[in-house]
Amino acid sequence: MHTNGDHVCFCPIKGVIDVISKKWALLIVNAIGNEGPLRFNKIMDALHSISPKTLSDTLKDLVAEGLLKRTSFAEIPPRVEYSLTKDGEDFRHAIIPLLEWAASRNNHCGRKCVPIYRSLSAHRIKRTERKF
Amino acid sequence: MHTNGDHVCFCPIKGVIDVISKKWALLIVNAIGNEGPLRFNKIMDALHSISPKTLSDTLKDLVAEGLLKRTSFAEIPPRVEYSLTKDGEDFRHAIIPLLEWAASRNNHCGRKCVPIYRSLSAHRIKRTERKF
DNA sequence: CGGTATCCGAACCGATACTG
DNA sequence: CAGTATCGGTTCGGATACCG
Repeated sequence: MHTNGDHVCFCPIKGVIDVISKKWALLIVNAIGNEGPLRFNKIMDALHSISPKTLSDTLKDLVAEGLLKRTSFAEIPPRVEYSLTKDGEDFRHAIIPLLEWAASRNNHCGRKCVPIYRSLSAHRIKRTERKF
Repeated sequence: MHTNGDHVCFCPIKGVIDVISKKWALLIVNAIGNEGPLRFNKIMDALHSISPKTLSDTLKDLVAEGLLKRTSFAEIPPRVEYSLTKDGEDFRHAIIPLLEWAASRNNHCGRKCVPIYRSLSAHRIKRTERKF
């Protein structure tokens, strides 16, 4: 086992599992990928029903992983934006086939789109990113 | 699949997150994808340090999701094999870019493969499946 | 061989209230 | 606006022992 400060890591695939296994991580990356830099409360809206604590926790993880960048502007009222890093962009493109696959299983196990989700960009993907 | 203008809905993404968020699911699918049908104890070896309970739980989930097929042979001693279904094969190919991405981050956060893991096929991708 | 049964601690995640 | 503090419920996953 490889240790690095307070991190304990096995190998990269374990790292990626830690990232993607978070309930909201893929949705956040996808939402920012679709819409560009987003503010905290915009992400709250985009994800629909995530709590501020959980969003805060997940954003910190994603920033720590180097997938998101947090930019705060010295304004009143304060403004903070989250955007994808280069690594985050790469990651986002790496998960697109997985999202496509998920979409193609629409009818599996009764998992269908419900209208409230259909309107949320976090649950969709820009057609310009698709190969078909 | 539900479409809406230039987006496609990814409500099923919730389903896929349930699958991939399991700690060992990607490794199991990858191992069987690399090696073909595997028996219970072979998967135990391939994953190195998973407990029988956790493996059993995860296999059941993957079978229920339609990604794996469980085949038991009426022999003494008993023999059971787990193989990828068509859906499982599709899934496996859908995650390859993600695994490639993970592998390319080798040096991020000090996450490197250590020899014991490097020798486990669950942590590798068959070169014939790779595009380069 | 291919699992279960049991127990347990840790991690995850939501609700709510509050703050610089 | 962009979070933090607190609490508590649920799920996850590991250790170990045992079973058909």
